[in-house]
Amino acid sequence: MISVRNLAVLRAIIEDFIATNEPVASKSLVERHNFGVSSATIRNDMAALEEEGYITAPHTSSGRIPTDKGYRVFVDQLIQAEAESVEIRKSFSELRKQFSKTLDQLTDLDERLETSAQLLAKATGEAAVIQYPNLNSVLVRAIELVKVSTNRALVILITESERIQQHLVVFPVEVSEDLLHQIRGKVNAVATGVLIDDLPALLKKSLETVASADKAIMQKVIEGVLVLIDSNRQDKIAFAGTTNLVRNEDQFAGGLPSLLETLDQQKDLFAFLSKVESVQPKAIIGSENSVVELSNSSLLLSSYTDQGQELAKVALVGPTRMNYSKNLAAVLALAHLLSKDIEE
Amino acid sequence: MISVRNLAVLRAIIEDFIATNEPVASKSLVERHNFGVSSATIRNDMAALEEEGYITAPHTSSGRIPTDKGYRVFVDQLIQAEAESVEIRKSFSELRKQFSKTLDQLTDLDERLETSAQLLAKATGEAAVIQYPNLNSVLVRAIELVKVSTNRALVILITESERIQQHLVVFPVEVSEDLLHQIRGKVNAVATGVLIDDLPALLKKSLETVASADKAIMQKVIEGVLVLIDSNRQDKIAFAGTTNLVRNEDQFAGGLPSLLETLDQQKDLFAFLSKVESVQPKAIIGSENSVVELSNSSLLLSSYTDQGQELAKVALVGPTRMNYSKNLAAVLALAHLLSKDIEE
DNA sequence: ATTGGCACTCTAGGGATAAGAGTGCTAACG
DNA sequence: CGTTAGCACTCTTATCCCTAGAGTGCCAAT
Repeated sequence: MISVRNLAVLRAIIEDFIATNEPVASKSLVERHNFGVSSATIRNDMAALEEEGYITAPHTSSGRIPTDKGYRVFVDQLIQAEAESVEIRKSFSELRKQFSKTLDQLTDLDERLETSAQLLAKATGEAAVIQYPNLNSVLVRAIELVKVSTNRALVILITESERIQQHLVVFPVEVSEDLLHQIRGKVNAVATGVLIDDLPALLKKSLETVASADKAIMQKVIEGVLVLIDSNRQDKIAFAGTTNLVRNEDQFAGGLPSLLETLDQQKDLFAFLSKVESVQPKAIIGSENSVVELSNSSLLLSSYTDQGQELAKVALVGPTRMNYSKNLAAVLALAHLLSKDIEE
Repeated sequence: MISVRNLAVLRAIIEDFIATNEPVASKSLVERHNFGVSSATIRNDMAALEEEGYITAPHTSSGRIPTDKGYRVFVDQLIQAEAESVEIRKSFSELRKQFSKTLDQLTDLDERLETSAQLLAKATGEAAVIQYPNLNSVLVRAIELVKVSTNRALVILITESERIQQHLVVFPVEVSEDLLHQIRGKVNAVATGVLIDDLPALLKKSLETVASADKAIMQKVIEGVLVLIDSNRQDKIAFAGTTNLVRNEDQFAGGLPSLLETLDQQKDLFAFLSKVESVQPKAIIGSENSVVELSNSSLLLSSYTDQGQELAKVALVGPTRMNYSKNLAAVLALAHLLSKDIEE
């Protein structure tokens, strides 16, 4: 049976442990918090909490530290209370300041996400991960071709969400401005207003309408577009703050190298994030994590949206013993700001 | 007085120390190498080497470890012998394989450099840094404008070295295709064939030739170009392999966090690399380094070129106790391949 | 110049011990 | 029944001491 005070004690233990990184003793608890009871009573509570698996003692005669399960109920409370939190408002206004200062001058999506990740990493002191937005079911606005040299051109894909991407293609022969212009027309006739998912098939079909002499050129252009589309599906993420993890290395029980390596495998990480169902926000604590390398760390997840539709995830990676309250607030604030920013 | 065998002993000590990470004893030296003398003789040599400051003993009764000065003469020999080295040839052909496999399909400079850094980091097990090439005294081939929406356009700067960069500009009012085309003509009339360094001044002057109604638009376009030029001077580097440093953390005497932070300060790092005079290749070993944070690590430097002209530096960062022979070979090989690649 | 021999030094590791922190339990209390 | 004081008990951590072993430096001999 877990009483109200039991939970208060759990909360206090977690807070103290996060603050001091030392097992928390019954005596220090009554000193730091006003429970109005003696340390012996607290000891009884602690025994109950240990019984239920919320805390554990590193050895017989030491204070207690939270288990992953203990963090879990703590974080659940946090997420519940998230809306009223003053912390989130503070974090929000703080990040907003930074945000408008640095992001306003950037027009490039890459830079915006990269900078956002850096801001989040700096604000929390943990490592930040931001997925690139997903371009499924977005409409194509135009495809542009810009000649760069006699046999090279830049293929530019512009979507209705104003995402712009380019790729350089090399032609087997020299290509005139005229021909390029012609092909640009053909491609746009097919592509404009079309769902990006449908584009590959449509382009392939349009290839047949081209005079056979120019087919090779058209082919290259189409390949270029396909690369662009593919690089959207491709698992790109913005990443910042590894340094922070190294600074808190002892928190990872020696698993830091493999953790960093896992984070380096951008593709896997992206896939992992994508798989997480989108109950927002969400925390994954230590051993709850199915990926072994992450089992000594916690993830805080949220997502950013465009018109309420989820674009991609924002994640924070840190030791299980992290400041959930502050960090959750920061993640939520950043996700919110990013959503607003993208809607421009 | 340092004899020939003295140097051979120094070399052997360094090799063994790099291999084992343990202070090297006189006895183990005669076992592992064929000096044809007894350990007592080696001890005399070691005393001489210590006298000259090439090696040192962590404590009275332990083997010796190389000092920075010791590494220095060792590395100098390496650099001397660089040309005939079989190691470099091996490293070269190995990297080349990887190189052609991964780089051939990439057309983007960012991706090429990023991938090159990753290859180098992987081949050496250290951290790799590659400066972006410097665009001073390159000629402008063209400036393109691509309309993206009613009031946005992409400004694309193409140089004779086929470097392509783009920046999105936002106009205060709607702009017609026609007007954009007109401005494109004006800008190119000024810019084509011009030295990139001279471009800012020329563009500013050309602003006066524009009808006052369109001045605001022209102004925005010029600003866009200036951003592009500026982002060249801006200190960009490709970076890979931090994970490797963490894995060898003990080698950095606790200075790893501050080292990583220094590496994170891309601007400073870039400036530092630029300052290094271009005797190629070059090694900077431990305390030789003027930057305190790097004083527990060594840098290996080379540069990549276009038509023999230095474009930028390639650097490898690792612990003072690194495999100089293997790593130097890899750095040289990569610099060479990168040069060839850029000349296309 | 090289070498065998030996004394000397210093480290690393293994008990042993003592101090201290913290708990669990019991018996008493309102 | 929840709370509490008190106390015995446990486990960690630090310190000291000791020993074994590694490695050197030096000397006298070749």
